[in-house]
Amino acid sequence: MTPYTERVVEIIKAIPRGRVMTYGQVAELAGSRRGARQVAWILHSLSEACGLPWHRVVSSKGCVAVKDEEARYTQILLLQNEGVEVDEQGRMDLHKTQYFPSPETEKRG
DNA sequence: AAATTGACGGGTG
DNA sequence: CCACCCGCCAATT
Repeated sequence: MTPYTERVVEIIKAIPRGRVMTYGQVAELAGSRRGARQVAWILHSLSEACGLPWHRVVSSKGCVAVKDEEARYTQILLLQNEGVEVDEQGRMDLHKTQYFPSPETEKRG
């Protein structure tokens, strides 16, 4: 587990229920503005993802990005259970659901 | 060190 | 709105 990965994990863990963040947003807060794909790679790689609200991370287009149909539906259901309006294609309104953490919040952890 | 992987982002037609 | 392409960067092999 590298420091960068730990940053990403901490940021994702700080996403409140019923809200989402984009990969790019997480990457930027973790210190890499163009590191959206790295965040995706980390989420894919992390088997310890159990315990992480990984389902609260979506693409910038406002849709679920997971490829595996099973995991994809799981993410959609988890979000719906938190009150997020997601359609069958995994699309939602980022204007309603996107979470913008306070600078102090991410600093303290 | 080079190639590969990956759940991205933004622009274009 | 949708399909497609290219650039981006870290971890893994």
